[in-house]
Amino acid sequence: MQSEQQYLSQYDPSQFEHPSVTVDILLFTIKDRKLQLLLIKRKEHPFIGKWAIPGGFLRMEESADEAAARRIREETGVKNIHLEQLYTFSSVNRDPRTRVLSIAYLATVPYGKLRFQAGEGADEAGLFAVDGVRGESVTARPEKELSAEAGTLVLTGTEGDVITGSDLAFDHEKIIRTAVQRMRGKLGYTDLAFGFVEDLSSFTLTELRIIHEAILDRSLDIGNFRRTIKREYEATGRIRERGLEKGAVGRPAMLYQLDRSSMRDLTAPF
Amino acid sequence: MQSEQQYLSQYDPSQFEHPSVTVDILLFTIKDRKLQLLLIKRKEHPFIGKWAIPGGFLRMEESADEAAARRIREETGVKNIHLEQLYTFSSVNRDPRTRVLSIAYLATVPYGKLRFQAGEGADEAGLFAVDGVRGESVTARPEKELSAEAGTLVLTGTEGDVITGSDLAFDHEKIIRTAVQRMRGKLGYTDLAFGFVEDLSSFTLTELRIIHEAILDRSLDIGNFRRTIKREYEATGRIRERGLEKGAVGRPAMLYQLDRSSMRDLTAPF
DNA sequence: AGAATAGTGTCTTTCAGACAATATATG
DNA sequence: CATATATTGTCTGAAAGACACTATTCT
Repeated sequence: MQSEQQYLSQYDPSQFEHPSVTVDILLFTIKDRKLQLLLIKRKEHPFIGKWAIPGGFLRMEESADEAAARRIREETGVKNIHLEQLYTFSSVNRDPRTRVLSIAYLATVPYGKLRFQAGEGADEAGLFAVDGVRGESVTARPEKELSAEAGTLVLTGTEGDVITGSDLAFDHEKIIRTAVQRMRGKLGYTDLAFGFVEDLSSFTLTELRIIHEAILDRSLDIGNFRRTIKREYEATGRIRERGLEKGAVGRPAMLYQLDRSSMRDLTAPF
Repeated sequence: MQSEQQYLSQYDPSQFEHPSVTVDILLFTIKDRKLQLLLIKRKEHPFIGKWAIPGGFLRMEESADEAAARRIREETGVKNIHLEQLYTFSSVNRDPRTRVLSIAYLATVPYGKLRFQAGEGADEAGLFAVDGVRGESVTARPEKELSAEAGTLVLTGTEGDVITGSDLAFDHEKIIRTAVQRMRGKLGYTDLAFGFVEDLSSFTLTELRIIHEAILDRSLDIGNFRRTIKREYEATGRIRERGLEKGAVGRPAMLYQLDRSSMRDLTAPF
C-alpha cells in the first residue's frame, strides 16, 4: 500500500487535459440614477473590436476571489469593494479558441471611486446603462435559460451609443442577464445596495433609494421606502443618524452612517 | 494584422499552466422525515478512508452541468432530477495534490428513485442525515465564512454512525454548509421542494410539508402551510387536484398533480 | 412667495402565525 | 367509539402599498 506521502510526490497533474479558467468581472456602478456596467472593447482575437466583460486568466497561485480583485484593480484602480461570485459558465463551445471556463464575479462600486486606467496598453473601457432585463428572480440554471423570458438587452454608452446583447463577445449577454437578475433578487434581503453608496459614514436615505430604483428599474414610494429601511436597519442599530446634510437644495436630509461591524458580506479581503 | 482564422489556428492552449477542474455533487434526498446527503468513502489518496462528497474530473467534451449529471448517473443510476450549480470553490490549497477547482452542484432526488450502484469497483456510499447547520441565508462568499455562524456539523449515517464536519475530506464541510443554507434560502421562492416529491403527478400536501420541514429542520403549522401553498400554486393553476388518496390511515388526503409545463427550473436536460 | 427636496401620517390590503374546530377514514 | 390524519376557519399582528400631508431649506 502506498502512503499518502508517496502518492502525493508521484501525482502528475498533467496526465489529463485541463480546461482554461478565466475570471470575468461584472462591475456595476450607479450614475445618473441608472445602473451601469463596465465593458471593454476587445483588442485581440477572438471577437476583436466587440465589447466584452473584462476578465482574465486565473493564475495558479491565486483563488478566483483574488483573481477577480486583482483584475478590478488592474482595470479601474479600485480596491475594497463588494465582490461576490455569480456563476460559473462552462458550455463547451463558449470560447472559439479552446475550452474555457469562466467564473463570473459581481462587483458593486460607488461611481466616485472609479478611476479608469487610461494610457498605454490600457483597454478602451466604457460604462453602459443596462436595460431590457425582465424579472427579479435568481434562476438556477442560467445556461439553459430560454429567450422566452428575454426581451432585448440594450446597453447605452456614456456618449449615447447603443449596443444590444447580440453585439457582445462570447456568451456575455447571458452573463449580464444573470447578473442583473441576481442583483435584483438579492437586493431585498442583503446589504448589496450599500456597495454603491459613495460614503458609508455619511449618506442619505434618498441616495439609498435612488440606488434601489436604479437596480430594480422602477420608482419606489418615498415614504414606504423610508419606513422599510428604518425598520430593517435603524431599529436594529445597523445604521445611525449622524447629523444634517448641508448646502443642498431643499430641506436638508438626515445623514446616516452604516455600522461597519454589523455588515454582512461587504468587506472584501484585499 | 492577423485574421481571426489565423489566430485561432495558431492558438496554443497549453502555453499556460491550468488548474484541474472537478465537479462535486451534493445529492440530497429525504428519508424518515430528514434531509439526507449522499457521501462516499474515499478509496484513494488523498484523504483515503474519509467520507467525501462524490465528484469527478470535468472532461473536455462536456459542460459542468453535463459532468454533474453523468456523475450522478454513475453513482446512483438516477436520471432526470433537479440539478443546479451551487458555487465554485477555488482556494489554492483546498486539494493537497495540486491546484483543483471544484464546481459544486446541488441535486435533489426523491428517495424512491435512488439506486445505489453496488458491486465491483463501486465506492462505498451512504446516506447521512445532516444536522447542525444554522441560518437560512445564502451567503455571498462561502469561502470566507467564519465559524461564528457555525456550530458543529453532524452527519448521522443509516446505521446510526455519527461523523462530524471535521471528519470529512477536503473542504467538504464548508461545501455542505453552503448547500444546506442555499436550499433553505431558496425553498420559499422556488420549486426546489418538488425535486423531492416521489411522484409529481400524485402527491399530497402533507408529503410536501414534510419535505419543507426536513429542509428547514423545524415543524410548520399545518393549516398555514396549506394556505400558503394553495395560494401560491393552486390559485395560479400550477398544481391541480387529482382525486383522493386510498388505503391510508385516517382521512384520505387530496392528491395533487404538478403542471409540468409551468415548472420553473426542474426539468433537467438529460 | 414659490420651488425643491425631506420627512410623517393614515388607511387599506395582504399575509404569516397561533390555534380552534370540523371532516373522514380505519380498527 | 377511539384514534389518526386531513382540511377549514378565525383571530391577531406585522408589513407593504397607495397616497395625502407637513417641514425646512434656497432663490
